[in-house]
Amino acid sequence: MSQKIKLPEEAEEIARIAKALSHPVRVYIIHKLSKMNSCCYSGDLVDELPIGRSTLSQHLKELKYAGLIQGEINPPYIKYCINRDNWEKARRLMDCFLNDNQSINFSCEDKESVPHNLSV
Amino acid sequence: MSQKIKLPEEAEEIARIAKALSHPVRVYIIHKLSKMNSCCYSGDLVDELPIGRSTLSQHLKELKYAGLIQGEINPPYIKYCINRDNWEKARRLMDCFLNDNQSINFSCEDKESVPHNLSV
DNA sequence: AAATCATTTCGTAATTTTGCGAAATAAAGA
DNA sequence: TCTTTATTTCGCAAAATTACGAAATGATTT
Repeated sequence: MSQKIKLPEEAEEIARIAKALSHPVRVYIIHKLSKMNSCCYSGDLVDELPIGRSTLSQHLKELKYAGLIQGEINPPYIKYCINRDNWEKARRLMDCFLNDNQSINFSCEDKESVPHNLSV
Repeated sequence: MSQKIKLPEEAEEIARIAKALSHPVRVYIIHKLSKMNSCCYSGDLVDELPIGRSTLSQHLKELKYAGLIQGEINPPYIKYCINRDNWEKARRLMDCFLNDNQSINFSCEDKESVPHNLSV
């Protein structure tokens, strides 16, 4: 008698990270910011990306919500950088999911989750 | 004079894979099927997952569309398995994106893309 | 105090996603 | 032939996503 399960927290976690990366603009931004010491302003991005300011702002908000980037207010600019800690955790979790093809429960030593819904 | 770019195909590719993995049910299914020699039937999944048959069917369809799984018709069952080739490619691309933090263009040797929109 | 600047928030619209139950399908067994 | 079985497709509804332009914000410069 198999039973309905609650989806494992790991699956929710991976899905959350994947969702943050499920739009090409967000992939592009994360790729750009994840390079060593790379930060940028919303204005830089809006100049090079084929989307409007408010749309970009929404994408940045989503990445902030997912905990992957953070904005440092520096009026009148906001300097966006990767959130190193969380991006590291997200990478580890995703890596674990992608490469752990034998075990039962995404068995990684380090399963620290990525805090989401952060402020700023 | 910075210019508007077209989003790189790599970003689209990563986003496509991430999108397929952006729902916990799909993450769960892929994790299950990616284990060595693991296949399963829609009925097995619907017994253990907290969603209805038609909803599961849609998730399977999406994973098929993304090229990550395939169904082998075996009446009255349909046996679902991972699409090894494409899953391998997807993993490689994602891995490349996650770990290549220095280069300019997701520079991996092997950039073969995952065919999507497959039949069955 | 008024204008400027980079950015966000708001309001809105179009589209996609997620979910369900009912009906359809297609093969097998009675 | 009529059921049964496993699964999908259809029709629908609710919610989320993506996008835009206009207005708001909040700090700086004139």
